Amino acid sequence: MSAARTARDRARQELTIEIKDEARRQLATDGAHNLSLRAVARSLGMASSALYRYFPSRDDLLTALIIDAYNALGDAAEQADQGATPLERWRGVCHAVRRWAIDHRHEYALIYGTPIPGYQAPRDTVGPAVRVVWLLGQIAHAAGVEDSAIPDELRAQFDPIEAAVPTGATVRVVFAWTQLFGMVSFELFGQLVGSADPADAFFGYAVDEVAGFVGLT
Amino acid sequence: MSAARTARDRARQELTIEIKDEARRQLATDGAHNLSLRAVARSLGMASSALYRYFPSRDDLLTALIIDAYNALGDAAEQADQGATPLERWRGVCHAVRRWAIDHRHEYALIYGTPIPGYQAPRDTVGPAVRVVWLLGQIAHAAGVEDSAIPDELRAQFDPIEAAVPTGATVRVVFAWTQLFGMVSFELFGQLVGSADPADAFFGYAVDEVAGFVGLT
DNA sequence: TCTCTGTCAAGAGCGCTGCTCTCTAACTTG
DNA sequence: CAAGTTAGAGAGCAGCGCTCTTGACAGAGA
Repeated sequence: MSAARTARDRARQELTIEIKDEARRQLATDGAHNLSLRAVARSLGMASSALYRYFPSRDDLLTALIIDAYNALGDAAEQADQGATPLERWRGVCHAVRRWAIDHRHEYALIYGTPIPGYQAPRDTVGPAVRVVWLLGQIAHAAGVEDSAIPDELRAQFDPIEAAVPTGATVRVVFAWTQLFGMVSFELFGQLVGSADPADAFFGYAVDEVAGFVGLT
Repeated sequence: MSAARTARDRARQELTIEIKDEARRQLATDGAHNLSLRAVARSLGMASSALYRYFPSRDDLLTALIIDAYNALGDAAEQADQGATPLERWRGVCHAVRRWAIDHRHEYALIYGTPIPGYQAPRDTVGPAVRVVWLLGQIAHAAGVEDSAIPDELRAQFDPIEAAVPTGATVRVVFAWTQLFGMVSFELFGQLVGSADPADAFFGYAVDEVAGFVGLT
């Protein structure tokens, strides 16, 4: 059902996108904390109450933006998944994640910063949310790497995941995933100021070290 | 000047602490986002306007809480710095960081989550903020480890830091630092749900791997 | 001892927020 | 065309951070 049937449906679809676009614009300048439904409505020239026909609450609008952000990051990562060797693919994805985060810092903060209090991530977000780590897993899988020296308890915990989405080195991929986003978050949130900031060299080094740890060459 | 001179000074000092305590209590239940000066004042049985005599703005109160949180985490880390070998000390500190973060999730989110928009970390926060990584550096230094295979450009960037605070393996320590907090943040912010959560086994594994990477035995 | 000064808490109020409810006008469907 | 649905506007509620003014009080100097 891609084509809207009635004019009303089409208008609704377009306005929904317009609202998200304007909200994203405000997000980029003011941050999620200062995102105001009234300000969005004002920019769109409509009454604030009218927005509630499209998003039942501020949190629902934020959720929509969260899903979009996960998908935008996932798209960027997938597009960067190029290269002759698994190592090149891995590097491409990791650097694309950082690039996207720097270019969309408030959207990044929205999905990898403090979760909104009292807010439970709806089911819709988990699919888009795992795209990056899933991609890293695919690259590891293609490289034919294998987890080694994993404690029994941990191996048992990861067995079902490895069975569902075989990567060969799920534990190490998850490790790499936490390191990657830890590094990006620290850079964006200002923790590296005074040490590894600007972080280009440090990031490149860390990505290569972790890739080696996963077993890529 | 630990003893307050006049009764007025003493009352002021005590009230300042009471305000922070009550704010911390609300932080623990509602999160930083929902911390309200009016609610704090209400709980303390005073007018909201009176709070402004102690903290000129909501951000200033948050800044005070941030500094306290950094120091509480630093204290917890230092207290856990025990063990016969550098590896044991390292493990103790890393696990203490995680423990503290889990026990004070909202305070952790306050300092390692999304920075408050339009808010610049005042100078006062940088000292407390580096206590954990400084401690990790000290342990590495005591172990006599050395950075190896560091690209020239990166080494040059870290040279001044290494000169000021010698650790022997500053680059790898910073790497470990980003990995540690990336892992803790992912666990607390719900990113590991469905894979490494509960994260006890994964955390222990990752800490030991990184300790090995730094060169500790 | 009395007065004067600086400090303090309180109250009212401004402009903003998310959100709800009601009402009207327009559109869609049978 | 009539009935039913939906979109948008407006008023209003309770809450927020913050400011300004007002009246009470403690401590210092005459």
